[in-house]
Amino acid sequence: MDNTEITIHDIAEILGINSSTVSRALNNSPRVAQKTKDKILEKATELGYQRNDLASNLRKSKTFTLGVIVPRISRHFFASAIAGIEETAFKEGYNVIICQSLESLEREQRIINTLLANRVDGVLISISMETKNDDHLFGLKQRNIPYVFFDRHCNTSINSKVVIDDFEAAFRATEHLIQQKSTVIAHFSGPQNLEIYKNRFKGYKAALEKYSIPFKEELVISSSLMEHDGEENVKKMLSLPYKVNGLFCANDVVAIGAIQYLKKVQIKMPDDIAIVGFSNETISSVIEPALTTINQSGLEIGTVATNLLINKISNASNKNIDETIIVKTNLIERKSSLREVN
Amino acid sequence: MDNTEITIHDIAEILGINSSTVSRALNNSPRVAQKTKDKILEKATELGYQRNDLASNLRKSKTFTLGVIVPRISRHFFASAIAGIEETAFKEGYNVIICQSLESLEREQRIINTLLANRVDGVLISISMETKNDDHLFGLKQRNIPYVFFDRHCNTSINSKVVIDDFEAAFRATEHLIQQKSTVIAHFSGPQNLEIYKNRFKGYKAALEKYSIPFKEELVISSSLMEHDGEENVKKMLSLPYKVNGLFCANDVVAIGAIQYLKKVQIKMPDDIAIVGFSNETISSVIEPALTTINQSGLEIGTVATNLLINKISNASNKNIDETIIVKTNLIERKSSLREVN
DNA sequence: TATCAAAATACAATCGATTGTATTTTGATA
DNA sequence: TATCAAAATACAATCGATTGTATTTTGATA
Repeated sequence: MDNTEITIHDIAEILGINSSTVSRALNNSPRVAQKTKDKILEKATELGYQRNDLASNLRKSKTFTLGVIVPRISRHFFASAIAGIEETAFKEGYNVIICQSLESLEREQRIINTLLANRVDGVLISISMETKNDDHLFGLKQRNIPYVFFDRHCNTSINSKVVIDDFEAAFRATEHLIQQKSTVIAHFSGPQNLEIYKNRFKGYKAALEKYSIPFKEELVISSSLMEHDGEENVKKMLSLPYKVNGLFCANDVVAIGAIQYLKKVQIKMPDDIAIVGFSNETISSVIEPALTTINQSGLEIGTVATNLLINKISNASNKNIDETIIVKTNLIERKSSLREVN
Repeated sequence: MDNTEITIHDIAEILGINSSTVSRALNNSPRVAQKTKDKILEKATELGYQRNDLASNLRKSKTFTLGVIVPRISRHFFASAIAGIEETAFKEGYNVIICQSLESLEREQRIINTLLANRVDGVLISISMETKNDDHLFGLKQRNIPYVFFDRHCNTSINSKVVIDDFEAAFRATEHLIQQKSTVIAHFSGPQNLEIYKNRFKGYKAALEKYSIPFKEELVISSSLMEHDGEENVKKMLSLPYKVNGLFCANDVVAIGAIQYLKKVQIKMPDDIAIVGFSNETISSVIEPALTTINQSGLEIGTVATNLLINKISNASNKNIDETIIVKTNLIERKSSLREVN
């Protein structure tokens, strides 16, 4: 209840020794005799001493803190990624400051400033839908603070990142639809300033090309990929003069919105239309029909990204090496796309 | 690229004024002339000055940082709560350090120590399944650092907390099953050292009593409420010499596990057995049959808890007042429990 | 222009820990 | 017991910002 924090100086005074020795003893330095260490440790425990990391960090100019910026914590993929980040960081003795951009560039900029003021040792970032380039990361570059993109990244300059091969995964997803006898395949796409959605679109297009299916501009419907966009997109799609029988969605959320609306209007899946999503949200295995999707482990991406970042922080020589790590994905085939014909 | 951080001393030297004036100018103190402020601000911007919050916080012994401890970030309820916490904290100028106990008391203790060392201004905590009391929060009490429980709390001493009325919600859930003509009602319960599960069990029991349905010990099956527990629990339940036709689950996750196994063994819901869960996970509206459940807004609980905590931090007079805020819940009726008879 | 209160700025200590260097202590050896 | 290297400890500066007090500057007034 007393307001006075116990400091190394208090311990030093009580024991009649110098605070530098107390500091070294508490950090288990070989420069302090074991007998003295014991004495100091005992007194520290007795007084309930708790090091002030602010002072320590200031002196060492090292905070053992990582900044994390995600669009939205409550999205399952990001929550998993954060879980992986926190666990890995904790294991290595790092704390984690979590911030959400809520898809706003302006908020992302403010967050960067806060993280700079807090002198984080490194930053993990998955950019907002509004972010077009990495100009706002200038402060990090200037101060030589390492940062690593994960999942959503910028392609406007070379940076370290942990991503999946969106092109390849989208290609495989679309190819799967074709193998399931889909002949007219629509694509619900995301904001094209984000690399990941651009690449998913390219993968879709490439698969059509490989199988000589004509690409139709109108069959690509862009949105923010929210659940309610699913219904809107399906309405647009049904109004087109095509008999669409395959649908590749750039994420599961919009796919689930689509499935629910298609059920309402009595269109049969997979017979009338086969559907593939992207991300393997928890819901996707539970919805009926269960959604075929690309499995992308947030936990693994978070873990790998954190290890990469901590490696950059610890090894000055790795600081300026830009590395891209591609985390494996796989297609999970479920009822939404598996036709009897097979 | 230069290693030298710009400090107020650098700015002071360049402009030939004292660093205290620079500090006051940057903090917009009335003690500095506007002309001088302009000069200093311009130079600060030019040099890309960024205040060192470590030094500032050390001097002010105030960090504008909140510690948050949850069992697991990737659980939807906690992810939503964190989203609410982060958003509210950010609005009030606080940072948030997020930690997960992974249901381990030992980890929870270590986290508390880290948060103490980082001199957080306050702590929000939802305890692990292993935590039986609040002994490990002693360091917080000793240093007079305010903390607020949310959702999972201790009842071993008086504390501030933001919770729902688990008893009342469980009562309503069970009552609903009874109104839907369930006569033999099982309960999948959670660890009884957690108040929330204890109260959900009590609510279940009280509802049976009110409607004169005999309470049977064997119909209460406890577990950690994971998805795979759902299957295990159902197997146990089916082996009992009762024809169970109603099931109240202490959370949605175990309910979903149960539903999936019941579908597999061809038991009809809600006709053979009506089911109610607890928490309203995202999955629950999507599974078939859609799960009737208690809606509990993580976002709201997180927001309310953060406001309560910041209020304690800011108003010394509120620091020692223990307050319990009860956030409203509601029963969402879906197909898993709605019988034709109605 | 001298005076003086108010305004503006400078000085210096401080937050608590760390760390390079200086000094003291220890204990083996002659 | 005197000597001396090694071991142990003390001294003092430092990280960068804040803040109470002292000093200087400003500008209105006589």
